[in-house]
Amino acid sequence: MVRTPSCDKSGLRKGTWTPEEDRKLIAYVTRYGSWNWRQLPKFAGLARCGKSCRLRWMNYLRPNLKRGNFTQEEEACIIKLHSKLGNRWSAIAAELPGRTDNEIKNHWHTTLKKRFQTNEEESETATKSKPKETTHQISAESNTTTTTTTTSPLSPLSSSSEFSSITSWDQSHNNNNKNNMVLEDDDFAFLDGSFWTEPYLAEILHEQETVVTVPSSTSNVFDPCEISVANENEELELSSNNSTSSLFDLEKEFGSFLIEPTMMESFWTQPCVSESDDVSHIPFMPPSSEYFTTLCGSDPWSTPSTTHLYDQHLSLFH
DNA sequence: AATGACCCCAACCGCTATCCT
DNA sequence: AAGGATAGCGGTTGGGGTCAT
Repeated sequence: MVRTPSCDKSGLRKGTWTPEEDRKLIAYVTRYGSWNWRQLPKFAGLARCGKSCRLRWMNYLRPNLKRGNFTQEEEACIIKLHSKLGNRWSAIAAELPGRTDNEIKNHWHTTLKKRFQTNEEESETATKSKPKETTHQISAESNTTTTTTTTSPLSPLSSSSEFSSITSWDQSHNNNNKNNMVLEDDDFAFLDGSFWTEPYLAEILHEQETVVTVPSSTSNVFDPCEISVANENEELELSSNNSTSSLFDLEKEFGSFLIEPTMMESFWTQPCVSESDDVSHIPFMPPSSEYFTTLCGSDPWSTPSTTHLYDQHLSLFH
């Protein structure tokens, strides 16, 4: 299931993502957001095209993604939405928080579509053999076909008791009570949960801190044997005029974002410094509220909804 | 145990929509 | 208004995993 890594003509990597690449992408996007997917790989130190980075982030790395099997409820929802929307996977995915369009599309083509077709075939057979008006539907609760006999040509979806789970889902959806499907405060749990303690990011944070402690020591230069580079011959176009050798190595490994200030306010939107900015004076530790105020004119952490995030993020550095 | 067919899904490709200058 | 850049979408591919023979 894993594609063999290769390079295209321009030297950009293709194929399966390595843990190192994931680390770089996670570290960059969580700190600076997806401000420009095309430019992002350069800053993040990735030898990938922006499109590939976007896809990897959207379909695999971004927080709050559900992994694992689809629930019966989700399957029922997909079936219903597909009957209404067709192959508009992104629209369907929008109704299923935590699921990506790609994931839904794959699941449809590999599982649900077959089930659907099988049911239709059985439906046709049953229609031929029975004079009564009969409809067949996919049961959301099992991989079985359910037959309902009706005297009315009303929509089988709405009339079928087999779709009670859909109905309940709709109701809860409309009432903003989607249980684990609703985006609430807990959706930021990745900040202090497994997301931030993933080995990838945890290592990055640790390494960053190490370099900061004794920036001029050669012992703090990353060992290339320890950390693989996506493309060792790659010439990153990074401004490094003020970097010490160790900082430059760090920058080369992970991109210039590591010597730029941490700024979670820009989580999903904007970068906080441009490529040409001299950021050598900026501290490695998360800056204070005063620093944010100076930099952006306001303190993004002053609101109740974000202060706890800042505290949690700070704790990662200590 | 070997092998081939099929399954699953991450990733790619090409196209369109939208944004920006 | 035009044209380029970028984001997003949906179809398709490729290869490891699984299962049947």
